[in-house]
Amino acid sequence: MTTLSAAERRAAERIAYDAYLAACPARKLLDRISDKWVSLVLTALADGPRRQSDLARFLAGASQKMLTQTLRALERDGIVDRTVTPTVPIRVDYALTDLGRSLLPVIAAIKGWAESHLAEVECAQLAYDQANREPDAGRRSPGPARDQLAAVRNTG
Amino acid sequence: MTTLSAAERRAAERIAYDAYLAACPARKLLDRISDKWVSLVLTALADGPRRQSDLARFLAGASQKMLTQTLRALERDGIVDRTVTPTVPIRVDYALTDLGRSLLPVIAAIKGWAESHLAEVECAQLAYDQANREPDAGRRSPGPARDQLAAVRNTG
DNA sequence: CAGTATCCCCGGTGATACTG
DNA sequence: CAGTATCACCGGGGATACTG
Repeated sequence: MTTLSAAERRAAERIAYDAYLAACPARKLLDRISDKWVSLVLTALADGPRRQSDLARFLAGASQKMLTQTLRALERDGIVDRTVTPTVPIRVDYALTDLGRSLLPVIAAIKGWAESHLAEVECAQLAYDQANREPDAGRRSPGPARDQLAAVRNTG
Repeated sequence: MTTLSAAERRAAERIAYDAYLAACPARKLLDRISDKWVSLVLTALADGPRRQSDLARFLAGASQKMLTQTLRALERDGIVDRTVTPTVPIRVDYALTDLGRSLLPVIAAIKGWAESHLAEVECAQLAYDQANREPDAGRRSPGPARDQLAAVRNTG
């Protein structure tokens, strides 16, 4: 049975590749900062420390669970610093560590590219969508119409 | 009924925040490049064009569906260029556009930070995990033990 | 106020089979 | 070879209620 089925080969390759990815530093970081709330927390803390309730107001879209979870992960990573003040109503402050601050330029780079090039991207999207707007107009399926995925077969 | 329940207020805030995020360029970009395969495709194409089958080999971990889906999204964004050669066995080549190439430095920045700082992160993680290794050793719940979530209450 | 545990839903992702 | 459609699974993420 040296002849593995194509499916088996593929599965093996997937596993190996997964392992490779798991070891890739850039990927780890990307996984980190791509978390929906991470970059937002980072920018929220860029100006200075904030307490949890403050962050919660600032990041109005985050559930408390997500907020805590994100902050916790960041704390574990040494990106943010968590300070508990056991007063009567407990008070917890979060601040960026040096490591966390060193990450800000990276965020800035991302932001920078986004602000200078995203217009082009959206332009390209429009053009693309137009080019694939069901050449034989008329019967536009009124239903869900996922994306124009069905319309992709190149018109040439 | 000016008095909205806290839940209602929160829901409203979430919606507003979602809208805000949806408009945020940096967020859009982040959503883009944080897609599991995007950065990998980008680096795979950094050296030059490749055909789909080539990419499929290179990105062994990606299912064909994901590969196509990713490439399609990238094409729509004007990041990659798709060239179909309708020979007998069809041939499709993908290449970075100028826009796509302009994104490489951003990826490089991420990679750079990761390679120079990730050691610190992992160090911090170790320290953190150690600090929260159930102070009262002994009864280490053998079960799932999600993370040490239960052990967080600051020890002192 | 800060954090945790529980439940549940939705969407992303993979596997498979089919078209051209 | 390249792409699409369908199905099924799993985990992330939100809502809620409870503790200290």
